[in-house]
Amino acid sequence: MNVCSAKWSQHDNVGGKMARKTGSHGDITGPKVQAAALRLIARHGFAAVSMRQIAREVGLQAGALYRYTPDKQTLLFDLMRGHMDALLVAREGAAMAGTPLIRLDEFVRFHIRFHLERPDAVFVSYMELRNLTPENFATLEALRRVYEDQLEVILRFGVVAGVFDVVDTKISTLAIIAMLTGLTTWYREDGRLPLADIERIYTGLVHGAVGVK
Amino acid sequence: MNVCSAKWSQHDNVGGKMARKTGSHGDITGPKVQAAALRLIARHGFAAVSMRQIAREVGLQAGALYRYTPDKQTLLFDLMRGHMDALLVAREGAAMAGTPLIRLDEFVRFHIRFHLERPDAVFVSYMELRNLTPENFATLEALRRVYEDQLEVILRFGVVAGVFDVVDTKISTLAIIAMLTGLTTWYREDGRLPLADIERIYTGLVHGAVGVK
DNA sequence: GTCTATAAGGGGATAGAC
DNA sequence: GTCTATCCCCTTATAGAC
Repeated sequence: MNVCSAKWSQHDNVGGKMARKTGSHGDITGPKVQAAALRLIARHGFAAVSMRQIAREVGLQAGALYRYTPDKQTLLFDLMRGHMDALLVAREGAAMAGTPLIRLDEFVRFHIRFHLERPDAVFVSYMELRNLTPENFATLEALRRVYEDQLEVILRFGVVAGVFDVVDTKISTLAIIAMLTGLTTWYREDGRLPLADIERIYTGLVHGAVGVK
Repeated sequence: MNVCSAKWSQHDNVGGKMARKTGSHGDITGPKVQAAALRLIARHGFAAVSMRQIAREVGLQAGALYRYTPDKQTLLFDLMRGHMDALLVAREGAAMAGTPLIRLDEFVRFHIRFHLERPDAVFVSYMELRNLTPENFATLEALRRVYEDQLEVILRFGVVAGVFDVVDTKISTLAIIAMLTGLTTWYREDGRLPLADIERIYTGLVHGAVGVK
């Protein structure tokens, strides 16, 4: 499965219409628009952020944003899909070998680090699902499901290998992911414990939850 | 600590100005406004819902809403504080006696049931924190902290009694609450498993996470 | 690629009649 | 307690100059 997506959802930039011209800034302005939108939406919410605010943050007038997105809805969707794409691409490097316990620990560490490195994208991806059109929502749900299934496969592997004690792998998968993602709501870099300690504690909680023998 | 709050945050209804008059509907319209606002905000988000939409849902004109709230921000805050008040009031009936394991299981069952019975209030209370003024946010954080501390007390009790194996009671508290609350994002009444089974599974996950001996 | 200007409409909140 | 009417500002998105 190719998890990568086109730049626009409904408005593909075919041909060379946006090719670089002397004095153009499109190839740097585009990412700046996305970054500003992500930051503002994470802080204030999609509906509360106006195109004018995003434009001001980038140093543009509002009308110029429509060179970079066909509309506000697509801007949100592209941010969220970009996050899920990045998540699944990053998982492509995950070991498909090793014991269930090794693969479980790798998943836990991966999930924690990936999410803590992108607090704004995580926030937006969890909070703004209700602001998507039904089609866009379904697309993201499918991507999220692909990710969840990777953990469930590990749990089932551990169960058949006799090293995990899990009553329901689907529920345990959702419960573990919710537990790990919750870390993003309270973690602070200058908090009481270093990240390595927190990772160890969460790994231990997960070991207990799946009944590591 | 008295966890109950006044009807308004900043705009108390002192005296008898709103006493019942012939033909008045205030004592029934008020709750209807709150219910409509909660429902709409849960579905679309605070910023996306207009006072006109809320009024239409109740069968009023927009101006009439201002008999029931001084402004939109206070309406949101009152919904969220009402939820936390109800949570803490409901916990007043919780057993302060019993073994750590009994009290832990009672907390897990309570949390699951209370949250599943109020999906809209749970959603709003977790998603709209960023739309509160700093003062209102601080108030809610304090109430949430009181609730979390009840679980942490149980975990510490189990540790000193030698029946739980918890490395860090604060982190375990937050992790367990995140895990349990996550249930509200996927639970459906007509789902694969009856609630009693789901409760048993989550209770087992929590037992593992706290290292029940 | 970015600007200015504008269309067409919705927003929160208030005033004062009834 | 509810209505109508209104103030004033903000919204998304487009048109067309440069």
